[in-house]
Amino acid sequence: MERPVRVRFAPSPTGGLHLGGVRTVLFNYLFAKKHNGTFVLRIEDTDQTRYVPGAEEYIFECLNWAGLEPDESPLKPGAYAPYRQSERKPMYRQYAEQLVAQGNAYYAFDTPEELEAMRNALKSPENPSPQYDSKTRMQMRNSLSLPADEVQRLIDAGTPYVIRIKMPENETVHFTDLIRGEIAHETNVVDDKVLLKSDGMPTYHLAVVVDDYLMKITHAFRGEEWLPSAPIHIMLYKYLGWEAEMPQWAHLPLILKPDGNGKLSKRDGDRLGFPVFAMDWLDPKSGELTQGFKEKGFLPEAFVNMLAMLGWSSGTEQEIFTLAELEQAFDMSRVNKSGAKFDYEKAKWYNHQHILRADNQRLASLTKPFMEAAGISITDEQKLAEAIALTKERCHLLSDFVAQAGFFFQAPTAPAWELIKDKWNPAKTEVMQAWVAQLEQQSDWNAESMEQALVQIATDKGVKKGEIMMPLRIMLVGGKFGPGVFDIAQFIGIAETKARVFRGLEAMA
RNA sequence: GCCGCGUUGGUCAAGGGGUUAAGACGCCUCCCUUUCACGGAGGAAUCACGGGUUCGAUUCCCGUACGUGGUACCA
Repeated sequence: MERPVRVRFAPSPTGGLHLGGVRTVLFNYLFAKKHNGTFVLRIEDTDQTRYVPGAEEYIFECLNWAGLEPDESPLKPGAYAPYRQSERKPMYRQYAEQLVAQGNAYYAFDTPEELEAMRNALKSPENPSPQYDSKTRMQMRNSLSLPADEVQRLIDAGTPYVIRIKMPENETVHFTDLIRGEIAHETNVVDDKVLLKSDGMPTYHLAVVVDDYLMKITHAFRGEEWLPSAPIHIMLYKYLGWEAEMPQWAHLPLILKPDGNGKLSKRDGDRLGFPVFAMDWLDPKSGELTQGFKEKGFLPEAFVNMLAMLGWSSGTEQEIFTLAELEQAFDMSRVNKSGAKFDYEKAKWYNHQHILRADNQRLASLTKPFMEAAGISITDEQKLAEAIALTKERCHLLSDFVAQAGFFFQAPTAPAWELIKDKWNPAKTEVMQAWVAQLEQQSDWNAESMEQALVQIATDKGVKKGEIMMPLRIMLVGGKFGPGVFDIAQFIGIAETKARVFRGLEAMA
């Protein structure tokens, strides 16, 4: 293992980057950093029909936001360019042909209709999805079943064909997974997968193997959904004589939906009210917008922390990690084997924890767009940072600052008068008026002196402090929440305090 | 159907032959606070089931159940 560590992530630009995808990137990234290796990102765009314009750029934006930028990618090519499979198209065919020449693969001329017909003919309750495999391939039209001259004639005539791997019969493929240990598959239950499509593009199976080999990838981490096709990839390494350079595999557990069964999909997010994509994704084909964690008000470091803890744990009691700390602590063998249900409440808790730790100035610039989107204009970011310092402990999302700190900049739009109206009386009006009048007589008020003044006046007029606190809060804040009332009064200033109190008195009259 | 992988509280999880089976989120109670939150102190709640192996299994083995993934010229 003296080869330098090179790990790769290969997203397909078909739209959006969901939680599972980002977590795969994260684990690749962390592993690379931990071992002073290189994080390679290549684009898997062999499927022309599902390719979505803009999806590739979107992926890079997400990684940029999350701070997980690759060392080599289409944007930053390294020694093994190009990094897009569509641009590597000419490189794949020779390996497929080599396999045919060796007798490990073959040409297949079956049309989609013929394949469909075969599957329908063989379909039965016991075998709902018949395969193109050692049992059926001799009934199909391919270079194994057809005479050599016929094969040549078909090729010369330009008949479309694919190249399929010839899976051996009755062999057991073993390999070691970094997370799961020894894994075994029987080759006769794996079908003869297409390696090269009729348009000359490789399928994923050929492309991963060829690219990983050519790009000297040492570690290949991907989602658990790839486990069943691992034997195809292992056989390809064997056939091509690259076994010694085969990367070490790790199949990451799935992220499951919080309720019910199945893996998390973007539909669940819509249904349950939380994002599943890293950032907003506007599908140019459907025009559908899927909300992202960023726009929902997540801090990238919290997003990454939360994702890391979904399927991995350090073995210590530490749960809050910065990216740098994760790079140190990460260990692939501590990744869990079983799928984890996504818990949005816990995700928000992680964000809360990182908001508590984040710099107020930074939070201010990140929060400003949320304020302005809510119609609260922020002219002084410094002032916002101060408001954030006062309210951050009650915010889970950046968007929470709108409700929790908006009143520092704008009088509450719909104060909960009903909470105080029933218990209102003329004495309270007098106290408030006297207090405001006193505030106007001098200018050097602070929270403490304002409180003392109010308590004094209230006592003189026979009103208990407790009776006047909540009304004042409702007038200044609009509801039963927020920091100390007098801190708020000090923050918004005498003039604004007076205005809000008068407005309150009017409502009480 | 077949094949792969998995299964510790509601959720994330530590542990891994002898433990009072950590911790976190959420929930509940109390304290702090004349608001909300933060903070603090408590609480309820877990080893899927059945067989082995063993002096002893949550831990090892085998079944079963359940979950999940795959079974495409998609990745």
